[in-house]
Amino acid sequence: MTAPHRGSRDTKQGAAIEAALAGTAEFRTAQDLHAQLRDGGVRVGLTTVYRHLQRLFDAGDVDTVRTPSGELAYRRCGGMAHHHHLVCQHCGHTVDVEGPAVESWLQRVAQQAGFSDIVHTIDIIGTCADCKRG
Amino acid sequence: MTAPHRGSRDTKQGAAIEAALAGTAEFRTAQDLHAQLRDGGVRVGLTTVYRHLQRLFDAGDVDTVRTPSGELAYRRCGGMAHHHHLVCQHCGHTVDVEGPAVESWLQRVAQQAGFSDIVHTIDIIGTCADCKRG
DNA sequence: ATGGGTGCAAATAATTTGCAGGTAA
DNA sequence: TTACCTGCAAATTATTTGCACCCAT
Repeated sequence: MTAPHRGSRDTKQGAAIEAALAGTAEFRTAQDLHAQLRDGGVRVGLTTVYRHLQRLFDAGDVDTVRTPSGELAYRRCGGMAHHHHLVCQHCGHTVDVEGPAVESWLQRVAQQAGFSDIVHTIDIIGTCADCKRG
Repeated sequence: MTAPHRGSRDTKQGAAIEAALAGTAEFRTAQDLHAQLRDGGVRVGLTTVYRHLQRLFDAGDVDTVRTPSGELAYRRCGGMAHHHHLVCQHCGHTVDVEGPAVESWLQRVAQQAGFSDIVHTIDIIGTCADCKRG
């Protein structure tokens, strides 16, 4: 049944937040999710929404991107491997991209420079086809 | 002489901000630029830095991206050939790396997704050989 | 002189944290 | 009962705006 997560209790709030995320494939902001839950009759605090999203992110269950206006948006991560995002700076439309080639390049240059314990971020921003046209 | 921009006066502050941007090919945050200018002896307010960056962006003279921590970073458009940095999180040691392979990969995935006017940032952070030993 | 430029301080806004009290196990 | 969870309110941080004053033209 409701088997939410190892190491965390099973609360209405947590279940509601995970359900809300499970219900869509889109990126949602914390504020957005909070408003939706409230409107749906779930009594939950904004703080709790932030905390659950943070926990889900740490557990690798959700991805995040920055919206053009600077907010952090979350989306459930269908167990997909590590990947990056192409973000349209005009409409915020995002496309997932995987880059085995890039990952191995990163490992190679890091190794050549004598670096270890590498972490990296790649931000790719541009104009999507729709916005180019419009 | 100092021919700054159509429609704007020629002030020390404006010139200093444009000079600071012209001096690097990297993305810089407003806070960052402000601190650098202050340290360099330029008396300028944070507000003014933000206003000039905004104006330069509106004029199409600079690009912007969001840093992972959510701040807006600005970079002058059309600069020299760029490169990325490997940064040691312990001692701050930095190594420049160029990646023709990565650049072309970026172009390819962007094109496949129908994106244009691509800009990107790649941050690579790890532990350098010296710190690994120590 | 005069209107745009400047910058301090206050206003926004997203997100985080302190803390008192609730609740799952 | 005992932690962990919740959520209000206050704190933080990046950015914007109000407004009185200054300076390039």
